[in-house]
Amino acid sequence: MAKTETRMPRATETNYNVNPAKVNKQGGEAGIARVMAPRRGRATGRVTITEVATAANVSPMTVSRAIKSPELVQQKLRDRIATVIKKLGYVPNQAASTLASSKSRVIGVVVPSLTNAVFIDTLTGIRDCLGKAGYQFLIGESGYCPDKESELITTYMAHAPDGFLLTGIEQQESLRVRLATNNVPAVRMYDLSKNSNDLTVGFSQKKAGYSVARHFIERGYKRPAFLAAQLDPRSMKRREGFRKGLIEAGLNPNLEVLLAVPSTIELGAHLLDQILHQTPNCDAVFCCNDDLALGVLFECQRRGLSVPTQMAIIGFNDLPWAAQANPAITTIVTPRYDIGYIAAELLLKTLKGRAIEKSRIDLGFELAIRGST
Amino acid sequence: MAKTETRMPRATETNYNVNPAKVNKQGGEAGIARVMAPRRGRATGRVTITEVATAANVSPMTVSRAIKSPELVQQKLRDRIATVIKKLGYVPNQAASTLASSKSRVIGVVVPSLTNAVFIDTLTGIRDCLGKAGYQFLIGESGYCPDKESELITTYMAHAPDGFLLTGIEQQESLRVRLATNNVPAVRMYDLSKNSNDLTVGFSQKKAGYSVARHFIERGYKRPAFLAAQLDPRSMKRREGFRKGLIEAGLNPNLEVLLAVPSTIELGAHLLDQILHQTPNCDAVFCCNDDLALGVLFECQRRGLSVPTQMAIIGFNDLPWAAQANPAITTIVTPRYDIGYIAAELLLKTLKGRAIEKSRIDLGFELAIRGST
DNA sequence: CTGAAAGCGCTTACAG
DNA sequence: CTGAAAGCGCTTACAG
Repeated sequence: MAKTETRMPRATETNYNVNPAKVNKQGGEAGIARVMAPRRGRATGRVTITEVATAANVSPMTVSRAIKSPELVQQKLRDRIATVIKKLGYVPNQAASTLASSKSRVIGVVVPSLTNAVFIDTLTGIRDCLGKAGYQFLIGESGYCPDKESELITTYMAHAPDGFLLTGIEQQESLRVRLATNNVPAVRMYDLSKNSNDLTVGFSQKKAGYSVARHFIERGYKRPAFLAAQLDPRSMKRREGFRKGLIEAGLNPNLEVLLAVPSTIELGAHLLDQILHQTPNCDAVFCCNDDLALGVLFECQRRGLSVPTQMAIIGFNDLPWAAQANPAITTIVTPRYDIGYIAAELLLKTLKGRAIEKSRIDLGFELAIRGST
Repeated sequence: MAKTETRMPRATETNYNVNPAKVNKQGGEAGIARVMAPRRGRATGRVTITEVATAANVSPMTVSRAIKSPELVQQKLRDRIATVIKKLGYVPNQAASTLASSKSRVIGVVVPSLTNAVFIDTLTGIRDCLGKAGYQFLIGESGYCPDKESELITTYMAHAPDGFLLTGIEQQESLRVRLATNNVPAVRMYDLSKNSNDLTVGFSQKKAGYSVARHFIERGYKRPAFLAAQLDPRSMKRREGFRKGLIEAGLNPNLEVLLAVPSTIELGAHLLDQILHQTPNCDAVFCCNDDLALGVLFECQRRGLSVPTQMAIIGFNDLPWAAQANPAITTIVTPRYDIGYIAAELLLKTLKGRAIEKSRIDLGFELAIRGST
């Protein structure tokens, strides 16, 4: 196709309007066209807004408006411009737009882990929401490390993000100051803040842990243990709630194995081994996530321990295998996708300067009771 | 801290050099400082290269060079500039840099699925490689749909990416033309192209399928079936190789259930159900990925089918559960992380204009033989 | 509703 | 090794 087109003169200060006839003779609506021109000077070779303007016989400003706020442009011009944009294959230069407007349409997102399916679902929610609004996002993985999180945010700052979506509410004070100073809003996910200046979307990690304890107690388990990896603040809050429940019921809250290493299925098997060493008559385990829970189940199978009669298991997050395993694993269902979607929504609302009714959005959780308890 | 600082005059055309003394009196190396100034005009409030230049008593160009190609700048100036950058907290404006240089330091990445752990590992490899080199990347999910892939690439084009990392080699011709036209290089992952103009990093999907067939045959299975979801081109190539192996050995290559829906653990159970319906005496299944394989294993457990004596299972990719399940699942180990890392490396090499020795990098695969066969 | 001018903060392409 | 000028392609802030 490109081969059959003819070259439009590149726009100059004088040829894109004032005398419409002048331009129409060279192309106008009938013959809008353009070949891949060799780069001239510093130009990139991409079609620019000025070229579109010339071809549509309007000013660049009108093209800009036709794209960003069409309601400000006459229908007739709008149509003409749309046709030209299509024919020339014009794609706005985001860098130029960002530089001129100080709005990048980029959001920085930081999650602790990319290999954890939990956060992938959240990213999907974020993408679905931001995508609709025409935003891009940069994804960073902090590896559950606050310093790494700060470092990522610093890097992203160069891209002048319009806002951030962060995980957890334990960010360093210096980071909060830096964001505030630069007037970059942030929404924090997966936990709820008591500070009404914070925008948070999540659920009560502590209550979730508490409800797990209640379920074990109601089913009559006597020595439930807590198994955790990574030991990030959210897992520790689950633990807190779990302990609270056990203590209230007069059970021993100190049966636990905590390892500050990444969570894997394999590690679940190891943690079960550890707790059985410590407490041979342990009859139930709360795993701070479903990876561990699956590993525990596999290890029970290998040891010939019947689940749930000899060992009950509760996981966290309801990852895909929880409902499919044998027996299916009781777990806390978390609103992972919604956390992402709604956090993104809240951020966009803030960016548009709209009033925020609720700065703290509790999406709750649910206990899915299945065969493992 | 900010409160104790004093305001540096904003740079103007005349105050950043020529007469060093003039500037030194106002700050210089001793008192470099800056408060959060109210925005003036269109400025963003962020520290600019010109402000750094003023404070360091050099021209903006020298600051630019000190950052991008320090070897071109005197050691003494370099040190002075580094100090100022640190004190003022200068972060280069990426949009301005991109606009001026037509280099964005952004790479567009498109994978079929974000919920598939396979591609997450690849993204991790990409990030590790690009991160070191100071590149950011935009991640898109095509949902295994070529149109969606093209659409994503169009969107990314607005950000003027320096290059693309794409999955598979089946991109639409129009897309290839568009990338070539805009002089944006792309490396394709997870498959190998015969065209030496293509840059590809992956392995032979067909050979992998073939090696699965060989393993079943060597173990004496008589009626191996192929179970697949999604039916993307790579799965279909595995199938091709698998069929080739069966045909060579005189076995029936037509035992298969193919469903063009997303792959899940749950679906694996369904596919096993289907194949047993079709071929009750089927004695082995090759699942086009490990999600399906785990679902098959779970379903075998529910049906009381002993694995591998009554049903052998081979998966694909060696996802974390394959080695942990009971029995552990035989699977094809794929170099997922390396594919990402090396594809990114190849792209960077191309961007730097370095000679490419090999346009097609075969990273191979491995069959991990475990209890399920 | 439309446009002319200026400017965003860098880097290119020269010049010395 | 360093700098002055011009320009990248948009949008802001005015003016009409």
